[in-house]
Amino acid sequence: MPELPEVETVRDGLERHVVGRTVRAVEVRRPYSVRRHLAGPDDLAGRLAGRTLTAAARRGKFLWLPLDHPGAAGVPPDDALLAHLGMSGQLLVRGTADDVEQGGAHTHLRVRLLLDDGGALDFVDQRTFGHLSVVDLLPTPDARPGGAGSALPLVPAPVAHIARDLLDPAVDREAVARAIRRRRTQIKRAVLDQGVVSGVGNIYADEGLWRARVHPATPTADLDQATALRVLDGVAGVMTDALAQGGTSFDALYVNVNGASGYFDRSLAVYGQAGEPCPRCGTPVVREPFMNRSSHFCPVCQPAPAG
DNA sequence: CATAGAACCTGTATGC
DNA sequence: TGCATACAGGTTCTAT
Repeated sequence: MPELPEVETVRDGLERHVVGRTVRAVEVRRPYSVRRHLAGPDDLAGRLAGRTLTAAARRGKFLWLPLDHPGAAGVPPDDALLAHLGMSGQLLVRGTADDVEQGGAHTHLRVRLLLDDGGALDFVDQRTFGHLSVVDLLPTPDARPGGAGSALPLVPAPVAHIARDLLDPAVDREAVARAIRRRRTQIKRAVLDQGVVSGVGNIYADEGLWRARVHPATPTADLDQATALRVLDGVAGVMTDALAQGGTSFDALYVNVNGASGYFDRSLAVYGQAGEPCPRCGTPVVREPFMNRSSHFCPVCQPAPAG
């Protein structure tokens, strides 16, 4: 469910409400939710107990909370609590004893970090596509020439193959546009490929392509540089607008770190708007199957590619 | 290596 | 009411 604006909203909330606090204990209620932590739930709990969360970072839809060094001597590997929200994940901060008590009864509570100040950080996830793990941070070159930087960014090993996202100050949009045009696929598939550019999901792909007036099935080989950049600008623009409003939300499935829903869904032009008039030309929006999901577009503003 | 499709899990909405 | 099917915002693994 959450795409970049939602995950960034959560990251911002964690930065302001959780960073600096220390984990006292961990409850793993659903081992499947920590399946990516190969050493198992007990190891995860052991590596978190007593550690202080020192920052909140993000790339694309992955977010992580770097941990302090317990021993302080020597140079232990940097590590972090890594989270992916999947389709339905939430990270909820419980501040008071009452909040902790009530949150503990939540049907979809999967993992709980009890904090030493009496609060808790809850990982709630209905569909369980999301996951938590504790992983090493490694200096990592960009998977693709999507951005240039003097120093290598420190990212979790499982994030090494994820390209920079469009809100990353170091992203190189011209290079991303060239990478897209090098692919031999359809534009929507390329925009959704997290190894090309990260953070984009089904909603913002459809909305960005509508803004750019490009049909989702357009072959990438047919795009000139200016058109590819227009798509990136469209996607970045809609994500920036969504972020300003705290992310998109359809229902109680998504809430930000404090439990407040976003409301960007009220300004979606085509996503979920099948049959409704295109805000630009009035033509009914079309929905068609795409990779076990749907694509939404205006058949007039976004003409289908020839053939 | 690049690309397309299946698989992973839970829940709601819809139709018969 | 009961049951089957479609669909949901993502990523990884496997096959080609």
